[in-house]
Amino acid sequence: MATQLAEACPIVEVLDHVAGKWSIGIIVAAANGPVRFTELERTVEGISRRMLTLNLRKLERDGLLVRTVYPTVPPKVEYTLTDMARELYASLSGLLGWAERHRGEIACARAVYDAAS
Amino acid sequence: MATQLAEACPIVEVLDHVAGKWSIGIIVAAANGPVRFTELERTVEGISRRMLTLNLRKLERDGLLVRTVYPTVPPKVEYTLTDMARELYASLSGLLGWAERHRGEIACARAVYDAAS
DNA sequence: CTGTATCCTTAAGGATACTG
DNA sequence: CAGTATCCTTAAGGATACAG
Repeated sequence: MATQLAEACPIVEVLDHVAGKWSIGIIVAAANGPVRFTELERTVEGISRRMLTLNLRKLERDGLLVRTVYPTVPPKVEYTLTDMARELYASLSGLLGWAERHRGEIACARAVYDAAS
Repeated sequence: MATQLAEACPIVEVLDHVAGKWSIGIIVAAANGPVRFTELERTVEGISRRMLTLNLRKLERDGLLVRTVYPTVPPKVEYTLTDMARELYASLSGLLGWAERHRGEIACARAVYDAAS
């Protein structure tokens, strides 16, 4: 195992990278095997090409995504989750499940709150 | 159980509210019982008074936090997680654990990536 | 103590056009 | 196909001052 540099990377910063709207979308989209750029562009609802690129680079830099370039014409690039990211996906699934189960309740709470104000 | 209005509240929006840096910090800070405003201001690292207020309101509106005002002098306000939020906290804990376990690995990955560029 | 109000700065992100 | 580059708009957030 490598040096780890644990102090260099506070948890909040890690979460900030990983828990963002776009990051979650990308990780979920890549959970079932390698995905291509255009595929992500279509799958991750509402993301722009720019944001997709930026987030892919960020995730790759953090060691969550591996970028594989096939030198064909036209070019083909695949993004694959690393083991670390797969483990993350398990945690994210919990979060997603919670959101799914409670979205109705949340919508109600909002309606009540807004009505009271 | 109420009407649920499920369609009114897409999962990505729910996640956006709940997975933010400040929201996570507040929920974690409130996990061990009711907390007061100033307590949160000190506990949630780096949050400003303004951001704290805004996020508390948002979480309250979503039905994750209950705000209790004690009409004393000086005033005392306590924020308590709802059952729904407690369940969320369980999921967040998984995420936090992951971040804790992999922060070193992530720092390494970044160092490698940055060295290669 | 628990906020609100205002102003201001920075960063996130969209739109569009262009490239290997 | 898979991006990059540029410009521009909006939203997030900090600083400060004030109030119930």
